[in-house]
Amino acid sequence: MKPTVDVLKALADRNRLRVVAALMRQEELCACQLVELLRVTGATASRHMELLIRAGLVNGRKEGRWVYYRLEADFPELLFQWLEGALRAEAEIKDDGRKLDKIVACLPQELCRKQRTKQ
Amino acid sequence: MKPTVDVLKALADRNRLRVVAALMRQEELCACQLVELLRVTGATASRHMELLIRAGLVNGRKEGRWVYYRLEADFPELLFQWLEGALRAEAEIKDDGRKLDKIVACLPQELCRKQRTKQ
DNA sequence: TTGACACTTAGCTAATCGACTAAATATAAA
DNA sequence: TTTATATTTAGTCGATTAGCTAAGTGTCAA
Repeated sequence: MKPTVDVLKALADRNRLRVVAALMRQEELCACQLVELLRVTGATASRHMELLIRAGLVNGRKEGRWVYYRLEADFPELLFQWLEGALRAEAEIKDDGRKLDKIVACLPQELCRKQRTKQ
Repeated sequence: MKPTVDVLKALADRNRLRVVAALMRQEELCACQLVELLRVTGATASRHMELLIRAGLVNGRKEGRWVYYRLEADFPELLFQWLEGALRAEAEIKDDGRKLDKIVACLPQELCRKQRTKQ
């Protein structure tokens, strides 16, 4: 685990916190699903994910053209539990939960095509 | 409790994390003791403390010319426990522990005078 | 093997942040 | 009441950061 302050910096951003919340709910998500959730460019999402990975909180697994992210197996248990409680009270995270259900209902291929064709 | 991201932002700074670690060890510290610990100007320390207060993590009690800080009674328990473990591994925090013992051995009055006369 | 495409890297910009100094505020002591 | 002093506020500066666009990299499919 990286130094405490790096872990906290990685979490101290609205969008990265949304990603962590999504991965607490969903187990595994691919980059294009995160782009859809956050509504940022792929480049921006990629930079956020690299920060979470370097803090030791998330890992990314490349599979063909896609990259799949999940929380690290050794994500700190107590931090996880605190986040679970704290984020349950956040309206935006609850909205994301609903949004996420729709996103995972699409296969990544379709989702990426959807992003491509329109926005 | 303030939104989760504000709490995380408040903690995601080396010096503010040192302050929280000190208050986990010490219960109550006055502003001049924090200035001595962090080796920053009083103005800088004051701004850091305001951030921690606004995140709901710390409270400040004014007594005469001095201000005494302590962790909020409802500091999130799980977050506290995670910090306890994570910070135990940090060399700088351990150094601060020793430094803090010396600082609290002085009365605030003497400490402030000491800061004034030299550095 | 060429083209499409998912993601990353590089480079830019505007905003935020942590540090400082100087001035203001508030309290205690002379 | 004046002066000293502990802290806060205001203002400035350099560094960091989150976002973007554009270019680069690696993989799959035609």
